[in-house]
Amino acid sequence: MSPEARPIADLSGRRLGARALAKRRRIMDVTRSLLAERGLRELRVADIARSVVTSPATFYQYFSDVEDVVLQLAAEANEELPALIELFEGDWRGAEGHRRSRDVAAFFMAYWVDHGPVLRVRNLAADEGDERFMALRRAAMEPILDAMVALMQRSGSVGSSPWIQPQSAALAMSAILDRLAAYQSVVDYGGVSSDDLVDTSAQILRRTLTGT
Amino acid sequence: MSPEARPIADLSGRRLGARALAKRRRIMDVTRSLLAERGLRELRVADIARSVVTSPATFYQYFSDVEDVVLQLAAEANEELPALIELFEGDWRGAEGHRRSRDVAAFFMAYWVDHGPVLRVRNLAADEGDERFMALRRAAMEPILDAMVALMQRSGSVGSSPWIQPQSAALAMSAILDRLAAYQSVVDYGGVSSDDLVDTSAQILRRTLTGT
DNA sequence: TGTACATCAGTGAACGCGCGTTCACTGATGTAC
DNA sequence: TGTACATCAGTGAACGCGCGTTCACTGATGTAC
Repeated sequence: MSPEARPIADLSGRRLGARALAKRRRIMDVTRSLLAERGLRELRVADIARSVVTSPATFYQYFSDVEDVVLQLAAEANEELPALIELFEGDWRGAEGHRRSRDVAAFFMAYWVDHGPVLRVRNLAADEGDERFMALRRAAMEPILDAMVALMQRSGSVGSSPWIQPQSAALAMSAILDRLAAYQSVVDYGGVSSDDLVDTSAQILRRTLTGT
Repeated sequence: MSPEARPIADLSGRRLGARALAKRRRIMDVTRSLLAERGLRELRVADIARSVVTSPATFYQYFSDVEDVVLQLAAEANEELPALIELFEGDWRGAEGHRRSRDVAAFFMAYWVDHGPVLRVRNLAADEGDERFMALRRAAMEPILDAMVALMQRSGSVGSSPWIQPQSAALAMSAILDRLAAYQSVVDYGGVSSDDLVDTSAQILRRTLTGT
């Protein structure tokens, strides 16, 4: 959704002009980069205000606390996901299937390299039971899981083993894809390269979803 | 390692008597449960001291900060892992293989239910680049990854596909197992039960490691 | 085009609180003889 | 068994700092006529 379609408001509900929108944007960008360089634990409203070179009072005009900013950043990250869904549609047989599975894995790798700091906080908060972050993660995951399940059904892989249950398999595949970027840095392990990781994950994904 | 083998000392290096050991233990236990009920972000030295009903000064006798306690807790969690390694050894063909893969998945589910709050913090900190937590995670993962790779080699699954590289496949399997408990609560998704999740993950694990 | 007014946007400065941290001390336990 | 001394363990109280948060205000921008 673009700002035109759903006008962004400040915390008192007032619609924002161009100047305010830019300030809000800047606060979000700065939060993102501070989150990347220090951890969540070291991130305070005062730090953000200092980095933006503004007063803390300005921060509170747009966000209620640090988590609120991260929440908005996570919502933005969600907006990139529709492009991914298309990859699951269409033919996954043969060379086409290899290509698509590879694209999916590569997408996730890039997505996490880009949004890792924000997604990590989202996942931690969701795992700890924060409802707002759980909703956001659910919104991100459900279409992907659905697309995977649909593919399994289409390709007849469902029922190929009595123990494989499509929704669970989709969750398992999500797990692999979500950790792809993280394990890139566990690297040195046996000399795995980022490409190996992507190729192998793609292969496991393709096999699991198409049953071949 | 037992306390006898490697006597635990306070921060000034003094060996601890029974009374001190008990206090230290209590601080760790309280930290663990506070971590489970609130998040890491809401966890302060003052909170811990209050819960233990002691002075903050006592806390500092044993730990340098909150993260230090979590680090010790994560180290303890590592001590439970050798039991897991055995499951990878031996025969993974036929019914035996089904049983072993199921046991591995069930082990991880239980392990994360037990140590989830600590392991989540460990992973976040490691992902954010904290070296101490990275070392701890590596120590936990390496034996498991090695056992998986050995199994793949033994069972001849290596080379079954030119795209599957054993170290990468082992990392992918770790990802599934590490997220098992987390996705239990994404549940409601298509009515997946905890058992489905374990069974399906076990199946994917077995197939990937044995190539059947 | 100019002027007056309304609303938007930003902030300086202040407040109080609670946290992290330490010091100097007391009380508990162990050990030597 | 008793006494003296050494070490271990625990803590009350205090300090200062920096954070979160808000208020009352100023300046910037938009709009009507």
